[in-house]
Formats: sequence, structure tokens, C-alpha cells
Amino acid sequence: MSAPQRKPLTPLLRLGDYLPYHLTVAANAVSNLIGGAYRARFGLTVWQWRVLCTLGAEGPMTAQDIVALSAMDKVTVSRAIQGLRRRGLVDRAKSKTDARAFDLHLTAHGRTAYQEIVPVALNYQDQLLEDLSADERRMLMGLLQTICAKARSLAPKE
Amino acid sequence: MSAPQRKPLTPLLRLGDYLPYHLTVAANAVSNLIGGAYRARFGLTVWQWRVLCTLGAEGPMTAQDIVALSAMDKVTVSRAIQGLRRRGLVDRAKSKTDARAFDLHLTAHGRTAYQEIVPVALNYQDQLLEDLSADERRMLMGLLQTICAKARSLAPKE
DNA sequence: CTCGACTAGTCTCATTTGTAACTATATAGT
DNA sequence: ACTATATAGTTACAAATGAGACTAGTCGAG
Repeated sequence: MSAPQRKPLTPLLRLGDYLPYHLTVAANAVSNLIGGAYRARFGLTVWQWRVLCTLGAEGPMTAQDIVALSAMDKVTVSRAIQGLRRRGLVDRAKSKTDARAFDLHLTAHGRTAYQEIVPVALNYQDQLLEDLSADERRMLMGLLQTICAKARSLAPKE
Repeated sequence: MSAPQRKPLTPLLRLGDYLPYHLTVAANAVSNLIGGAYRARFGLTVWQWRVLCTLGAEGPMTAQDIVALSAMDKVTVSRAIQGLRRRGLVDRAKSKTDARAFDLHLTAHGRTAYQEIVPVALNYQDQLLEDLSADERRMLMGLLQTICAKARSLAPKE
């Protein structure tokens, strides 16, 4: 129907020169690595880990607070909490101040799990960053946050 | 059952200090932004765009070649090609050298689409990067590739 | 009060995605 | 030439995901 073109098209864009491509590819590679480790070693999904981590680091809070802190949507958080409660890592109590909400907190089991997982997580982070200088590490984290903020500010319906 | 802890746990890890978290959050923010634009303006998924981009930039090749160049798996590529063929943007011909494979190439329509989308894609990239210096841009791309390579080298069954 | 708009959390369902199996062909070793 | 094994591409099915409806409760305006 149409002959394969052989002249370079203009303008030209290669995936390899394209930031969104590298960003998602790198994120997937890291996510698969770490997610696989959480699953294999602790039976947790990445979202369950994020909830556990947030509760462990920041203390008890409602699901809504976790949504605000963890960049997950409320359905994802709700499902993660279900899993963690089923496994006895998280418990909840009716909020004193809002009958719709629950205060979530780690159980003794959950605290133990948190304390076991944190070193593993940090170890993966160290391995991922081991070829980078301290400066480069700081810069990477900062640049990611800058890009993320910019992407959000460009999103429609902000 | 167990009282909410109030003493900080040790060791402590906050999501906000954790590279994998920032990486996936940034990648999702960018991916939603750009993916939404491709869908709204051109009716393409991100994977269809990657295939289109690869064929546009590198010329005709087989699905397998695209897999190798684009970091997608073969099922994803196969589905993306189906969509692009249905829309008349890509055509295929039996490979002369391997009866299992097809040589894929953009149709005239596909070339037009590529040339329309590239400026839009580059424009988004420019907007995302507009607060960064040239140095920072180079560094970001480089660091992402370094991290990605490291994540792959750490993956099991490599 | 009480009406209307809003929020916390869950549920449902359609879509997307990933894994494994499958068909047809290719290739290497004997 | 013949069997083993590997590969190109597709298909089928299960699991993950996201958008919106839904329930129960809150809150401010009048």
C-alpha cells in the first residue's frame, strides 16, 4: 500500500532521546526489582509496603491521611489496608472525632514487619545508588521532585 | 489489640526519603500527563506511540526488533501493532528472510501522524524540563539510565 | 433543626496488564 | 535428513487497576 520510507522523517524523535520514555522505563525496572523482593520475602505488594511504611514512619492516621502522604488514590489505599488487616499487620479503631473514619495503626506484628523491611529497602536503595556520588544522589532526588511537580502543574483540571 | 506506637521506630524510613517511591511517583505523573495528551489528541496509547515513534525514527523493522529497542514485552508490542494496523497507521509485509516474522512499516498516514505527534511530544518534554539547566537535563537523563541499568543488573535470573 | 453539599471508606464493573500456552517456522547437532 | 530446541507472533485467561456509584456520616447556611 505504501512503501517503507527510507529518508529520515522531519522532525525526528528517537525514544532514546525522550525523557518520559527513560523515566517510565527506569521506574518500571526499579519497581519490578523492589516489588519482586517485597513479594518474595514478605508477601507484600508495593502499595501495602507504602501504607506500612507511612504508618511506621509517621504514626497512626486515617486512610485519608495516607492518601495525602503517599500519592496513592483512596481505592488503592483501601485495598492495601484490607490486605494488611487480614494479615494482622495493621489494626483500626473508630475515630473519636469522625464517625466515618478509622484511625489506623500498626500492630506489634506490623511494627516488627516494618523494622524487618526497612533495612532491606534501604539496602536496595544503596545498591541502586552505589555508582552515584553523594551529589548525584541528591540531585537525582531533587530533579525527580521538580519534574513531578511540573507534570502535576501542567495537568488539566488542576 | 496493640496500642499505637508513639516512640519513633528504628531504623526509620520515610517514603519521602526513598528513591523508588519518588521515581514511580514522578514517572506516573509524567505518564498520566503525556498519556492523556496522546489519547485525547491522537487516540493513541503510550505503547502505540512508542511503536509509531520507533518505526518513524528507525525505519521498517520486525516486531521483535521493536521489542529490543523499546523495552516493551512482545505481547504489549503485538497489541500496539494490532491497534496501529486497525487504524491504518502501520502496515506489514511477510519478511523475505523469516517466514514467522513480518516487516512493519509506517503507512503514509502513519508518517503523517508521526510528524504531527513529534512536535507535541517535544513540546511536553520542553515544558517538563523548562526549569532545569542544560546540565541538569543531561544529568537527569544520564542518571535515569544508570539507575535503570543497575536495577536490571540486580534483578534475579539475569 | 434540617436541607444541601461534601467527605471517608467501600464496592462494582469495565479495562488493562502480565503470564503461560499455542502455532508455525527456524536452526543446531547428530 | 531428523530430531531437539529455540524463536516470531498471537491467543487465552487470570490478576491488577481505575472510574464511578454507593453508604454513612459531617458540616455550614439559613
